[in-house]
Amino acid sequence: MPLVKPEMTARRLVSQPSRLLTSMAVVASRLVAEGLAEIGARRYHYALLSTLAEFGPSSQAALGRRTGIDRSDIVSTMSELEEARFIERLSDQSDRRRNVITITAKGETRLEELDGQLRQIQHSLLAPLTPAERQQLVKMLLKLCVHHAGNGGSN
Amino acid sequence: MPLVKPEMTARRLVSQPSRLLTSMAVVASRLVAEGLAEIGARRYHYALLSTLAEFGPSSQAALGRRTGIDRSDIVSTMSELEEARFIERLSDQSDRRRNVITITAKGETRLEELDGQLRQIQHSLLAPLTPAERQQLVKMLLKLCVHHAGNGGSN
DNA sequence: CGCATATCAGTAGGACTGAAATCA
DNA sequence: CTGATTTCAGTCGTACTGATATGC
Repeated sequence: MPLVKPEMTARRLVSQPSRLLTSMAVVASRLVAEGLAEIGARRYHYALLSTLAEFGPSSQAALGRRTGIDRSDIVSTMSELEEARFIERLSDQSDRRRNVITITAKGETRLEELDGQLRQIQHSLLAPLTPAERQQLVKMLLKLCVHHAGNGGSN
Repeated sequence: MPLVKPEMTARRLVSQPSRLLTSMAVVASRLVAEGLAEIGARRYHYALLSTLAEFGPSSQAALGRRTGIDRSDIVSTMSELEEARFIERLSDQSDRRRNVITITAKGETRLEELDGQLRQIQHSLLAPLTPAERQQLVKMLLKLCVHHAGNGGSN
């Protein structure tokens, strides 16, 4: 949904935190999607490469649990990343149901590149906020995430 | 996308404001969708009824501009609201391309009902924040909305 | 047996596009 | 003629579901 100027939005509507949150998420998603598309990437690429870089080789299922990406979408994204040689996908010798996914050196380089692009994106997303406000915002959003991830999202 | 516990998420990932924002938007959207579904409503119903209540009778195109809802989705939502007698849809005598949409008394009552439900939803969404933090959060999100709605989303 | 993993095909709902009909 | 409005049909990308094959 396109963002509407708050001045022309019904007051009841514009003051709903859920609406503010989803409106800004739309903006953020667009900035991220467009910014990454410029260099031929998608959100999932960053999520998966950064997870592989931090936690080391993993099965696809483990990556799904860590990132929240559906098992089914992991499959297709892995095929993309494999084709570009950003990851290697080998079948696990100790458990032959699994693939072991490993980030390659080329993948690490790619990750740096994505990092740079994302830094710029976050900057333009948060442009109107002071550094202190940005920290505040992140802190509160994290608090919300921790709370709502605590259980299966039951409250 | 399901929400993942921040503790188990790659650090690079979890600290991206865009990700925090979109993660929380998913939670918020789900709470809203489920909460409204309980009483047989959808987000668009609230957006359109509250806009009609505040600004008075409008054409469908005007409602679309005010709410950010696509012209095409306005059509189908209006049909739902009309069937439930929450709005009246008459063709405009002074400009016969247009429909004039008016909220009914029944629609006003419905709006109160939706308001009550949404109050509860916002409460459980923001549960872990103090009242001061909630205000802070809303203030910052509004600032972001104003900034990004200012132009066509060009930065 | 029950359970986990990877894969593929296909669904569901939401945002959006294109074109037609109508009219200012 | 240009441009706005309503409507319908259909597309697109994303999250997700179901089923299958394989192996623990």
